[in-house]
Amino acid sequence: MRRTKQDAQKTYDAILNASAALFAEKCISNVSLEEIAKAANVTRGAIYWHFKNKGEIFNALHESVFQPLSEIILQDLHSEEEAPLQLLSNLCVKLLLDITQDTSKRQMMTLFLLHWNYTGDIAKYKEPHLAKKEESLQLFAKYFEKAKADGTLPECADPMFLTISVRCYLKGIIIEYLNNPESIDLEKNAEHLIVQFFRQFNV
Amino acid sequence: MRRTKQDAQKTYDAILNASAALFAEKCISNVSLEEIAKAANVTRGAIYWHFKNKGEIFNALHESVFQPLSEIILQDLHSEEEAPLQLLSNLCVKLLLDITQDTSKRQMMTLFLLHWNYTGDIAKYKEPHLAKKEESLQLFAKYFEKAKADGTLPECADPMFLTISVRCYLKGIIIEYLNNPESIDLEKNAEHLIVQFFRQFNV
DNA sequence: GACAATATACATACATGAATGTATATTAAT
DNA sequence: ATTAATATACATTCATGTATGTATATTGTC
Repeated sequence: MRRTKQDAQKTYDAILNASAALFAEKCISNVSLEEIAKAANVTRGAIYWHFKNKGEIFNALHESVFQPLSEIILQDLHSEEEAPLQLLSNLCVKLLLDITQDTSKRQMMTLFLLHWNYTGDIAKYKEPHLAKKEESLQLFAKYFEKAKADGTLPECADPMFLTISVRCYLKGIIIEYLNNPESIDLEKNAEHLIVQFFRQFNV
Repeated sequence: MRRTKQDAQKTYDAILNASAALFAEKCISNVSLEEIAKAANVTRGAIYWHFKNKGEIFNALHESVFQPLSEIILQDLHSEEEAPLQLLSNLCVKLLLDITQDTSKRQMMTLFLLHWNYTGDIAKYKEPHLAKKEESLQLFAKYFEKAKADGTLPECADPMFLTISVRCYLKGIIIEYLNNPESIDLEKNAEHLIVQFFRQFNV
């Protein structure tokens, strides 16, 4: 039953996709490799050929996610057209809307914001994953630094503090939505939620 | 080896405490009853005597937590002394500081905000627990309703919308802190974070 | 107030099932 | 022919739940 390389890639992707959906739904430790195999239409043998164990699947998923966001931010930061806080506000709204519209992104968010928990076999990924997070946090801060530099924010403003504040708010909204989609009509309210929040900066 | 009733109560409490710590640390499904038993200095026999299974322990923990908060809020709402938004702001700060200072409260927050996941045996608790949450959300909204009634907020303000906004922000801060305590010096910044946020309402 | 009778509060032992990892078999590309 | 890409079979571990054992509080009875 040996497949061609493209077929192998397909089963690799199928395993990742199935894992993402199941991990997001049930948390990593409640998903067995047998379940993943079934959902991906393969056997556990195939999984063990492509991945060392469940932890490695999890890690592969993580890597596939954290690149794209950083790229958007870096693009934004090079733009000289719009005010930085306006760009940040837009980015936040975009992130929220993305989650409502893109199943796969929603799954990833659910997995990495809600259902992760680094214990047992996957404990060793905690530090590298946290490091990646920290990196993207630093990028967020740049919006505020730019805003401060161009006088939009007062001298006393602390970019890192404001970054944390925005980040918490955004995270809180996303988590609330993921936990209980009906409680926020995010598609409708995303913009309002963000704009209202940015009022504290007089944007 | 039969113990007196008070002794039995002690082991009951010990099981709950041990469970809280372990659940908060490792997520429910990664904790075995054997582990809980060891941490509580009993055997699994004792656990099965007091609880039907792990899910019932989880549920007992939930019940022990959600009463106290509602009581604080209800007290606040009866107070006529201070402005409602000021009271709400104070409550938020208090909640944040509590978490930094009280280990047991921190554990509970970690469990119910971060490490819950209602799958498998504990799936059946999802709805009742969500209902309790909804209940407390309604209480939060009352602060804004009062503020609107006394003219602090403009006519167009939507209390439920603002409630959700505050709730998300608060949740986001707590989750960020629980995930990574060093990233926020919450003890120092709690008040500032909240006050800054409430500026959007001109408080 | 003494003394069974019984229910209580556990501990221990066992039976079962599920998940993991590995070893081996299979098949088809290259 | 060889090896890459799977499937299958098996061995082991671990957690759960239950059944059973046991000692001691507690309760009713005289």
